[in-house]
Amino acid sequence: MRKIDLTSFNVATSETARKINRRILLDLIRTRQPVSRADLARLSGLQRSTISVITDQLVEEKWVTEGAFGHLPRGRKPRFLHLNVERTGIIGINIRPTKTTVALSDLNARFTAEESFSTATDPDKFIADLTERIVALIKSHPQVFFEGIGVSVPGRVDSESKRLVFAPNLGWRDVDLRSSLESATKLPIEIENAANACALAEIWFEQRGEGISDLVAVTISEGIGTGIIANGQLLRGAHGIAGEFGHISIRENGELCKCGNRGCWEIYASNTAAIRDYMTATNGGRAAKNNGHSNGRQAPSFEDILRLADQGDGKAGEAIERMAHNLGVGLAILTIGIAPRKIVLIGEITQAWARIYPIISRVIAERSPSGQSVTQIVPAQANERPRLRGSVALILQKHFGAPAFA
Amino acid sequence: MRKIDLTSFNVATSETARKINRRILLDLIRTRQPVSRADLARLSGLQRSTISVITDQLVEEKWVTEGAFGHLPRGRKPRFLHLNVERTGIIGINIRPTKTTVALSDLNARFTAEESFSTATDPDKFIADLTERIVALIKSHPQVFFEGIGVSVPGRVDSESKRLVFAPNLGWRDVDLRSSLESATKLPIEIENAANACALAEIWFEQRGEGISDLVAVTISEGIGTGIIANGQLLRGAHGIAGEFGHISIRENGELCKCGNRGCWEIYASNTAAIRDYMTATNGGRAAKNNGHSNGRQAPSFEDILRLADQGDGKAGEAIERMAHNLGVGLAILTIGIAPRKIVLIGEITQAWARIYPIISRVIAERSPSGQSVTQIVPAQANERPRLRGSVALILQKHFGAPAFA
DNA sequence: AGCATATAATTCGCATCACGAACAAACTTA
DNA sequence: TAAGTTTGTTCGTGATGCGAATTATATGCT
Repeated sequence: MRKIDLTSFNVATSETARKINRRILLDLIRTRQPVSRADLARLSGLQRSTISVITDQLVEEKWVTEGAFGHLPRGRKPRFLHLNVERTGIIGINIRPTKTTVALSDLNARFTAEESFSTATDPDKFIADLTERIVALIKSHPQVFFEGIGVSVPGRVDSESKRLVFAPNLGWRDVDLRSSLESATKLPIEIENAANACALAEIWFEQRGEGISDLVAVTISEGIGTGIIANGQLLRGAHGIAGEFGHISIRENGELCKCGNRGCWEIYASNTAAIRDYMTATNGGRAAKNNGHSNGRQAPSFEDILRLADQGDGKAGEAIERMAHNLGVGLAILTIGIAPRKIVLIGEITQAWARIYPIISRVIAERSPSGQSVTQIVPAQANERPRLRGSVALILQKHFGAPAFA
Repeated sequence: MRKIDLTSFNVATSETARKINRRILLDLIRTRQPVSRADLARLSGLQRSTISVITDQLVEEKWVTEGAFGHLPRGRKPRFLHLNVERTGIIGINIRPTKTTVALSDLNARFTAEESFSTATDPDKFIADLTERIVALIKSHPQVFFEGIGVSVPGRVDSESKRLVFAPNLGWRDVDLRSSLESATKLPIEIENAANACALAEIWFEQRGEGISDLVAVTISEGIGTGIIANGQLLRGAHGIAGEFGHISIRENGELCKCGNRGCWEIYASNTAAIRDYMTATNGGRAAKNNGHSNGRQAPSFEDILRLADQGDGKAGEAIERMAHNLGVGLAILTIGIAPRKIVLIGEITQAWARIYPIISRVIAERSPSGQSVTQIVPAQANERPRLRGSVALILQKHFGAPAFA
């Protein structure tokens, strides 16, 4: 039961019922397609007459198309309805410190075009690059009706002003990504933190509609990001800065983090942590304080460590396992405090799932009251590009999310 | 934007608009009373004609009463509308390990009757006691129309089955508090964890409608409980076991907690912690492992320690300050991870607010990225009986919460 | 007192919408 | 070909909010 926010609410008009039912049917068609009008009546509980009126409207607006006829043992054949995938293009953008990806997606988060370019260090230069690419992408697809542009960024986004407040790994502060794109394309722009985007992708594009409405997405790369879905919607917190669990302290007097806190989770459980750990182990601890090159020796990439561990390298394996342990420590906090039905891990580390899952699982079980956690820990399908799908979800939810009343 | 849960949704009918607008008006009347129909039209944006129809309905159903006439420099005098406080009684129950309180409240969480009795250790005996008291309370108020019974319990409640799963400080497991009360009174019963109840009380009975929809309530007594409100509703998590932040580990290899985890927040920041800390300090550490009596010496109550600290006792003051520090450590995790607009602290410790707030505040600031937290930390008004008010909110929200559609 | 003006609240015709019964369409089986 | 079955549409009804017109009730100016 939600409290009505009397500082910002919507009253119902005579069109409200239609808006609500329309969204429900659109969502049912999206997730259950192919589906007949009669099916929709059974699934929704609405009268068949009502279904007909609404679906006709959806067909007319080209959200839905009529497809083949179904086959039944008796009676008139049903006409299947499908989501009109061709109608709409959504541009998904994934900004990462090294490279940025621009992709064209349909409503099912299937990508039909994709290109990457290296992320310029100067925000203005970057914005110019990005705008150019997007304009070119739009021009080269004249038949597509574009719905909007979703952007996933590795940093904090102010949910009101829609500005990028701070992106530590890019070194950007208070960047307005939106205005330039908006004026160049005239399309709606949505910008969101990468972990939040991943969390959205997870509820909007889950495989078999499990109906999970409470989950946490944890992105593990240079740092750790968390995106929390509670009651089917993103937990944004004051000014949209919730979900910084990567910077909670798991060691009271641990190492100083660049955020100013000590012993942050991401100091011990990010890719960076594993690299530093491996360097320390193979170099007698001399390289511990250096992140990157040290004593003339080239620092390995995280992928290198994964590969080495896979090939049986003991030190690399230990680094991965220590990282898994520390991941578990933080995940235990999430399972105990938030108790989501599912936590999705996103990052290269999931390639070593068979190795890390038992460790994570044990650490969480040890720390959970009653020893058994209700939270399922799963890896994201890496080839599904969670961040890009999340940026698509940002636009998708504007058309498929629950309309806000009261 | 919320995703529609296709496993459980409500379609809109022709009455849906009315249900929505009715709730909005009822809430506006509750929070803005006294208020005229014309005021409601301005506040809601609905037509005055619509307002008239709905308010007439509310008056007829005795939710609202027409009161005095207002005074204006010009024009017809407005007729003020009030929430009909007399109409309804809500029974609030607060179960605590030592004593249980039964109270009769109106819709504004003002208590008109209240009595306490000691909590029986045997659940069956307790249920019998409680049922008897409630039946007597109802009998002695024949003129009141009872809306329901809200129960706040110091333990975990399964949100589906509505059973008390586990109450560590009572030693109860899987207790069905509901059935007996329901069959004896025929009233709706709602049961909720004490911290969750406090969080609800905070958003439903906040002083000056600040419109805060993200907050955390932290109850500090024998243990620590947390109740999280996200987007205006309780974060329940899988099986309603979210909000066990009291049992997250803040010291990696800390003391063993009875939950099975090590170094739990509540081990260091609960009243019990301060008592143990004080005993250790005044008894050369000999009493550290004993909670309660030790070496023939009577353990002080937490109130004793507060009083001693207030009187200038150094050891007691240090115990309080250490507790404040440890509270800050856990609160920092909440401010960083959840970033609520407000955290409300509930417990005897808030009596020493002037002493503890600077410490808590500093610890949080030290640990917050950018050094400044957006979260306001405030004490609950102790004389407002947050738990009881929360149990009233449990029933209140069924009538004043946002109706669920889509 | 009488009239202008202002504000509150109600009345009434209209458009939107879901409902549900009746009907039409389309298909299978005997 | 007739009966039965399922899909999908048509149409009249009731609930609802809108908005203009109207009524009710106040103050102030002439």
